[in-house]
Amino acid sequence: MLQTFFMPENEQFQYLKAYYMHLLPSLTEENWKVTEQVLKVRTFKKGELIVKEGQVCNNVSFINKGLVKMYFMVNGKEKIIGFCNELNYICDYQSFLTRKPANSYVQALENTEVVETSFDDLQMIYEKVPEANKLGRKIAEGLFLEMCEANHSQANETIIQRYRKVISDHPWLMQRVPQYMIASYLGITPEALSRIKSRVHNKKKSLVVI
Amino acid sequence: MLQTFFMPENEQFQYLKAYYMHLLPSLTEENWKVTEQVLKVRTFKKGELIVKEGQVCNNVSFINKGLVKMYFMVNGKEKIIGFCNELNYICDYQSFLTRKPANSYVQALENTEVVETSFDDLQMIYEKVPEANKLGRKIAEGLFLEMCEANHSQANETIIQRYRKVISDHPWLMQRVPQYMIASYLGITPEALSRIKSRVHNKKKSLVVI
DNA sequence: TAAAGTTCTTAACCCAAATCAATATTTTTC
DNA sequence: GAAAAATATTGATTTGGGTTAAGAACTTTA
Repeated sequence: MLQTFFMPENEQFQYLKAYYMHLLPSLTEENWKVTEQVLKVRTFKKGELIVKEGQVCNNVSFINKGLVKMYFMVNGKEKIIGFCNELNYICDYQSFLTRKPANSYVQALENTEVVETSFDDLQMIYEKVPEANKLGRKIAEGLFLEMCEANHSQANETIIQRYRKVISDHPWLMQRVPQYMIASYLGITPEALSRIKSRVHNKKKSLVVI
Repeated sequence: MLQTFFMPENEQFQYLKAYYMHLLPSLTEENWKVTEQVLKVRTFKKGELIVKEGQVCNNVSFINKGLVKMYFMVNGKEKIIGFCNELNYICDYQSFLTRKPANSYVQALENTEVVETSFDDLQMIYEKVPEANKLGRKIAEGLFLEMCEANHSQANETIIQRYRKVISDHPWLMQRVPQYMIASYLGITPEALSRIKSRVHNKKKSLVVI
């Protein structure tokens, strides 16, 4: 009964609402209603681009279902900077926040359903719903912390350590994306990752033998 | 006359106030007064540690005068992650936001004067002054954008490009810190930076000759 | 200004990953 | 289920930065 009361009108918004409530338990039903007004559901087929270099990124998109990759084009090659699956936000925040053309791409790796909020609507919410600023602050702080982690890992860990972390932190990644994309994400060539894997694997075998 | 009206009581807070007003033009005198209550001026001698690994970072410190380096200790060597001079914030935000022990150090490279706000005071301000959340959001967003830039540069530019960027973006750095620290910041050894410099230099010379 | 302490440069050698290239394996498509 | 496409592996060669070591050029201090 209680749960029904908290369910958003549109069932497709339930995950996003739960996410907001988690970050901001004081969020009122009334304020949620204001927010709900501006949400849009959108779907992307596998392979479709959600963010494109050169275009201003106008939405933050919360993934209900699916998987995307974020990448830059560097000398004609794609350099993957991250993957994003269910219950996470897709956005080129650099473009979104600065209102400048994106220099990244986001592409659906699977058919993907998202809940969008546009930049203008978000600013409207910040004005109408003061506590949204607190939510916005917490989301920005969270993004910053994530970026710190990534940076630290990139700079101070060996590639083997980072490879192990990837497969232990996101075991689903290995099932859902080809290895050469993980190589790109780690910042090495597919050949190098293949060699590292065989090194790691052989070391494990010899440990068992000894 | 107008300017006098806007001057904070304590002249040592003027830069910080200007910074706040820049990010949040709607900041009222009244709300500034609340903020001013909790500010503390503090000085560090060259060489002193402002943030120490293992201790929770309890303050954000706005630099009035001076220069600091931020670094990690990695296998007994320091890995510099950034420099910070006048009109910027010093903080291990990871530690500050998560309330966990810092894994970074911040050390004064020159005698340094800062204006501090403690974590608890900041939370108090967020409660008492709702618009502070907007300021906090903007600061967090700004930090995130900076981190994006750094990350992108680290991942997608050659060391020569990054070296050139450092000297063109922060020419004062070369005057104020020794080259081996810049090497550490770029993520290479002092020897490698020395070689790169001579490479860059020789290329320039030969261009002139041709 | 001499001596000591820092910082910077150069050289020789080493190693991990990039590149280039060929082949093997898996997945998709018809 | 065969052919085509995509992905993964392995080998040979190159390359850029690490390491070690020595000496040169600056700074500081007395």
